[in-house]
Amino acid sequence: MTVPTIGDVARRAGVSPATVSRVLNNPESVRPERRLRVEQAIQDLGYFPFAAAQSLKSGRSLTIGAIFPRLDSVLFGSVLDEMQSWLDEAGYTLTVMTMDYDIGVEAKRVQQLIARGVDALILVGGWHAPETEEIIARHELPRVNAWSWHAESPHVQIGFCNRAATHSAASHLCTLGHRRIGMISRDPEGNDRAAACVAGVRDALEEVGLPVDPDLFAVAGFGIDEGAIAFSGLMSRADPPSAIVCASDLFAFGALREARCRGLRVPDDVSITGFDDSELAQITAPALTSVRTPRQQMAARCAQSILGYLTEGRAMSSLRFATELVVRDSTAPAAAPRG
Amino acid sequence: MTVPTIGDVARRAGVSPATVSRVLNNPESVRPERRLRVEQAIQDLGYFPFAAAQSLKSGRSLTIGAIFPRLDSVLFGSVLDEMQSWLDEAGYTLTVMTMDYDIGVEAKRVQQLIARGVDALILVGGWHAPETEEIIARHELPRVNAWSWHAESPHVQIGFCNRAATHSAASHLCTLGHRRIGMISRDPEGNDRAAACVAGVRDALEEVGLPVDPDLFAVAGFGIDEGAIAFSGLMSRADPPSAIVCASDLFAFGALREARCRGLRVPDDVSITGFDDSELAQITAPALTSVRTPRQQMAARCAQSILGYLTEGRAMSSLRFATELVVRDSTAPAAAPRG
DNA sequence: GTTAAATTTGAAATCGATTTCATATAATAT
DNA sequence: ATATTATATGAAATCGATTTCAAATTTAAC
Repeated sequence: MTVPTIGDVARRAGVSPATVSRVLNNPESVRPERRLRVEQAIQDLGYFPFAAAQSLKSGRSLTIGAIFPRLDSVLFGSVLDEMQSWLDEAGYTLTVMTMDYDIGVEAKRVQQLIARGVDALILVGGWHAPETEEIIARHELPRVNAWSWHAESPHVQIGFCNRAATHSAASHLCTLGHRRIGMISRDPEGNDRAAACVAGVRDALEEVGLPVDPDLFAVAGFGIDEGAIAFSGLMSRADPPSAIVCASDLFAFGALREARCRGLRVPDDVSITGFDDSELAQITAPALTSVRTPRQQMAARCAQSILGYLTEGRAMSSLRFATELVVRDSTAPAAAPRG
Repeated sequence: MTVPTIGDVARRAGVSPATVSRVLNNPESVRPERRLRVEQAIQDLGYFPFAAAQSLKSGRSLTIGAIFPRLDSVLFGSVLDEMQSWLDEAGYTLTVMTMDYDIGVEAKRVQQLIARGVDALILVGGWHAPETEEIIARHELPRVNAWSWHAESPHVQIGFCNRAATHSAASHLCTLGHRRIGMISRDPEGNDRAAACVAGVRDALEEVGLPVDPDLFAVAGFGIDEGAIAFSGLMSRADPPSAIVCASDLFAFGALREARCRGLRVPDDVSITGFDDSELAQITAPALTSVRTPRQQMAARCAQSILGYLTEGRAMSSLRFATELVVRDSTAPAAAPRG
């Protein structure tokens, strides 16, 4: 009932540990007859190598670290599944941590992951704490910034332009004749995606000469409930917006719920757009107009890029995906101004 | 630009590596003056210990392994976040893997996690491959089966009775006068939760003397689309059910979507119940009647139980949570039979 | 059949941190 | 001040796998 080591296998097969190691890592270098003996012993004992020892000796862990804001969102989950499946084939494993939109926590996570010997890092977004950059650089760890894309970034980034994404949603609303457009986004503090999302809406407003009213830009934390609260705040104003761009489908769901509570009809009384085009966007009533983001492709490319680098030494390169506004039933032309 | 080891710290502080190790693990055993010197050196170099080496020497990794069916579901994500936050405080870390409802894959994952030296395991459900049980036993690894509860299980289980859960949903429908009740569940093969869910519905039907028609028990894989397809199959029958119990909110969402496509009104034409009471259940139209499962509590207790064992040697014990049917607008009395 | 070249093999060093055990230092008692 | 006890410290062994290097074996060449 004890756990076998490579020495146990060696003893049972009547060879040295070195030979067992060779059978495991470079089978052709062992004469077939002995190789079979060793393989049999491995079978018999149910031996498999202890990763910590391998990692210590080789400096590699066959593990990739990923740090996501949270996991309780359909977004990140499907991305993880996709990454895992790619890494799997190459024998790599994903270790996932969360940072709850706090780049200070992220810095701590990065250290934990590096301490655990990950071979590469996947981070979300382009803004990270100085300590984070420092420690990654010092350990010369390959890393990808996912989920966003900035022209001037010095890092490998595989994502999309969040600014263009919300721009398309806001422009759509402008085209529909809306003149007071609100927004619900996350706190842009330390969150480049949120900042870009806000900028995108602002861009769209300025483009058509609409005033940018800071009061119409609400900030919410995370999830449906916070979205509902933010929506409530916006609609309780004396001059509520006729349309709201949400920087997350969850915010939009919360807005839809709150609208129903308040007896507001969507899209007749207020238009709402989401962000991410999660599967649920088709289910709500009305079905949600949302910006589709290339989550699966992003995940796949992140994994492939890192694997290409780790296994074949191929240089990693940035990649910019497009987003697409999927128009459904939660947006409609602005009601004709009264009088 | 090189990574400092404990030896580097020792050299800089003018002490032996043993002393540095003591400062890190048992500071009181080092005289204050030297301790300060060492701490300064650690600061200066930005040193932190390499987990693989620690793990190799100590046999512990401060890591807990969890294997979930998938991550692209709101269910598991929120559970992970909750577990993480508990483990964090004790310095433990969660390593998450997925097995896509395949207990063969699960066995492989268990080996990967054990190879990586996890100190404990969290599995979902009560049915696992023989190899899985064998390897866990051999490594004498503490483990919890989450998400289900069986009277006869020899293992620590922190979950709820899936059978009672769907029973409550089906009974609710019976009480509303439904006499042809269908079900959409996952494949019960190797999935005790699915099997229990099916059994729960069957129980409820038999209790009120309704026939159990195997044709009304549809099996779906995962997600909204598969739920929609299964619903479609059931409703295309010559004698479609007037109510459907879904073993997952996602299936129910798919059913809602498909119902809308087909011009079926919910709940007037067909009643639908979900499972898990995800946050989205309140958002759909109609809002979904669903069985609330104690995900947060389960997660918290799993983490606490394992930590109690690992850090204080407290025995782990099983825990059975209750579920609760949350009735909303997707269920209504059966239409009076014509004629 | 002997020698040279190529291939296999094992002994031992190594990775970085921890821990035992013996020694050195400090604190206490006389 | 000296003897005794308690405490602090470092040298060296250790964890399990990999890898270098030299020795042993096999194969090829003559």
